[in-house]
This record gives sequence, structure tokens and C-alpha cells, in this order.
Amino acid sequence: VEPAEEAGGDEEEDAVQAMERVEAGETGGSPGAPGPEEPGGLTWVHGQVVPEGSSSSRVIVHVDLDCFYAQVEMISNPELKGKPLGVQQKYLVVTCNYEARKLGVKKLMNVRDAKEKCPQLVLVNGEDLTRYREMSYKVTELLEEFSPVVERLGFDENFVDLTEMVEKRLQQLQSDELSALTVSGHVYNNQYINLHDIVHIRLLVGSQIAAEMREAMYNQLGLTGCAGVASNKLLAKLVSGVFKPNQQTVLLPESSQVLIQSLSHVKEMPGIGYKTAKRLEALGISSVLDLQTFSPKILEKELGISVAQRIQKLSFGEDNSPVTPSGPPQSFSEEDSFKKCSSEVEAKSKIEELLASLLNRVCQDGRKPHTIRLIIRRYSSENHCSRESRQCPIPSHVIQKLGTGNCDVMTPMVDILMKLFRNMVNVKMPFHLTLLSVCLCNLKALNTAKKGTIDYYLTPSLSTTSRSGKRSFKMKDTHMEDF
DNA sequence: TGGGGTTAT
DNA sequence: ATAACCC
Repeated sequence: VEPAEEAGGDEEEDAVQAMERVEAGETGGSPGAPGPEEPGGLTWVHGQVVPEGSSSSRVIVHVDLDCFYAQVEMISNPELKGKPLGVQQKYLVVTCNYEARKLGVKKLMNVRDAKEKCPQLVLVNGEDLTRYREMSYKVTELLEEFSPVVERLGFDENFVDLTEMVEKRLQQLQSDELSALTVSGHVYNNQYINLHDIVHIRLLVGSQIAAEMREAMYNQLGLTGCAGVASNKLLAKLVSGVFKPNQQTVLLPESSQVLIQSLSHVKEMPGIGYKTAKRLEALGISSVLDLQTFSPKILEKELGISVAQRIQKLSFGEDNSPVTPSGPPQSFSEEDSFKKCSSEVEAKSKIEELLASLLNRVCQDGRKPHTIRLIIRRYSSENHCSRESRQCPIPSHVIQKLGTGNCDVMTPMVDILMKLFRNMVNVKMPFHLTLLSVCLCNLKALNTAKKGTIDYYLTPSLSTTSRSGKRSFKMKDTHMEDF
């Protein structure tokens, strides 16, 4: 199968200099083993055609904690260790430890079914995410000590771009150490390692850093997890799950097609979610090979050029998306689901609970939210996961009071939320809600810089440039005057 | 299906 | 404001 042709100019990294450096120090001065060459000065690297003399090759690690919530619970209460343990939210076992998995408990299993399968199952309530969230950020911070470029994915996964760190270690390597270089952990597909291949060498060093990361997580936080090392995020993520629990795997480029072809359905590809998988199915696409060989033009017509091109690249194992440092969270939200909420007073008291927790969190963070949002889910037999929301700016006099302890900031914010509520729900008519959620977002750093001063214009948080570097167009919020 | 998150449109 | 994606 020929991969989609590429300009190859996505990213240029200087690997060739590293190759020359390493090979110059080589014992017998062997010629090395560059990848197969394409006509026209192109080189075949990691499933991508890149111009000769450049390399887009990165070293990415995906770190994935083992049954994270269950691990946190076992650290909180060591008596739970060794017992089958499930973490419960409402009537679901959202995750469980490996003892429970051996006995047939699955993630997101109904509590009834889980207890039936495994009567000895110990359940702890995990609806309050506070301790999980705190531990999650400790993991991210630990990884950031290795390299600052860390991207969070949920609470239990992180990507780290190790390219620079690997480069530095290779520069420190003595020539006699090169021939003794070994992999840490598994090599996917048991592939042969070629120490004359600079790409292999870099990935091996990546595997050693991954092992150090896992060691540090265990020694400093008591957590175990898996790691996958590969040349991009997609492949790193896919390979991290190959040996499970508490093991790591490196993918060498020659085995990337084996890895992606090992997926039995396109839905297993990260980036192809429920909706896209359904649409692909309607086109007769179910395997990775189906997607690779499907007409790009028709796919673009069906899914739009953006999604079509992105997922078809994914099907070849190509993913040029950068590891984007997550930094502090963009939003804080708390939600509660329930069987039924059908009165305004009931809603108000639930909203007050959610807001109170949020104010504690936002106070600890130090930054100030400038937008507040209320989200609801209405009861309906069919359209299940659809939510509706209303948001508005937080009045500046309320923002100012946010950090100041004894000042009542609850009352004005609850008032705002109830206005948003009545804007969404006609309280004069019967209603049936199954979820309420409050979100504080549009977080800005403390406004210490005074308007009109140099500092004001130099403070990034006060400018209109978002973290992605793109200009952010402000969506019109509902304003208080609109009510 | 829970209780979160993100980015794109 | 919603829709898609991720865990």
C-alpha cells in the first residue's frame, strides 16, 4: 500500500547531523543503514516521505497510568490492596483494579452486573474527583521535570516530546557506549534493532528515558503505568497499550504498519470517534486497510476536507500533530447527574453545591474566571447525550471579590446562574433534567498590571492572543442586559 | 454510561 | 452554542 503523497515540509529536525556525529564515533566506521531511498532526493522515514538531508523524526512517549482511580484509592487506603476493587460513580463501576478484572469486571460496567460477576468486589465511591485530579497534576509535573513539553489527555495519560532530550543524551554519548546501547522494555513486534540506524538509536534512548519516568512515578508517587515510545503521538499511544499493566514498549518505524494493521476496526484509532466511525461504516469502511485504500476525494466529500485528510493520514500511522503543552487548565467544571430534577428550587440547591466546590478550586488556582456557564441535560428517551448550555461574562465587580475570603460571592453568582437556567428552561412548564453542570472558564491571570502602563501591554493574559497563538474571536455571550 | 477535559466550527 | 474528540 502506498501512503498518501506528502510534501514532507511539516517539520524539519536536524537528525542528520546527529547521525554523522554518532557514526563518526563508530568503531569500524561502518557505512550505517539509512532507510530505503526514494527517487528524487526523498527519504522514507517513519512512514513519511521527507526531503533527503532533513528528518521529521521525533521521539514521543505516551505515559498511561494503570487503572488510575483504583490506584489512587489503594494509596489512600492500603487495606484495599490485593482485593478486587471497583470505583463507583452513580450506578457504574467506572474503573477497577486488575484483581477485579481477572474476575470479569470491566470498565464502565453496571454495578449490578459487576456484583453478580464478582460478589467479593469492593466498591468505593469515586464521584468526587479531587484526589484524582491532584494526583493527576503531580504526575504531569513530574514528567515536566524531564521535559517541559507535556500534553495531558484526561487525568491518566500524558504525552512528552523527548526529541530534544534524546538529542542531548546522544551528544553526551561516548563512542564505546554506543555499541552497548540497549532498549528498555519491550520492542514491538520483536523487531531487530539496528544500532547503525540513527532512528533506532534515538528511539532506544527514548525507551530509557521512559523507564526513568516510570521509575520516578513509582518512587515519588507510588504509581505504576505503561509507556509507549514512537515517532508520533498516534503510534506512541497505540504502542503503549501493547504490554499491559506496568510495562513499556518501543515501536521501531519498520513495524508501524504491523501496529496499525493490528487494529481490528477504525473506531479503535484515536481520533476516530463514535460519530465518524458510524459515518465510515455507512461508506463500507470498517478496517484500517479499508480507510487507507478508500478514495480520498469521496472521503473529503463525505466528511469534509479537514476530517477526511486527518483520519486518512492516521490510517497510515501518520500524525504530525505536535505535543502541545497543556499548562494549567482552561476551565473548571463540576457536574452532577441524577434520575430527575423537575423544580427550580431543587435545581438551585444543586447549582449552589456545584458552585461552592468550584469557587474553592478556582480560589486555589489563583487565576480568575471571566465567564460562567450552566449546562443541562434534559430527559429524553432518544437523543441521549445532548446537552444545552448558556454562558455569560462574570461582572467585573464579582471577579474582583473572587479571591477575598469573607466576601459573599456565592449570591451574585447563583443569581446569574439562575438567570441562565430560566433562559434555558421554561420553569412555568413541566421539565425533567438529568444533569446539571457549572463551568468557570476564560481564566485570566491576576490583573496586577495597570491599564496604560507598559506592563499592561506586555502581560500575555491581557492581550487577545490565545495560547494556541491564533487570534481568538470572542463569541458573543449572553449578557445580563439580555434578560 | 460518569465526571471530567480539549479543540473546531 | 454546539458538536466532535479524548480519558
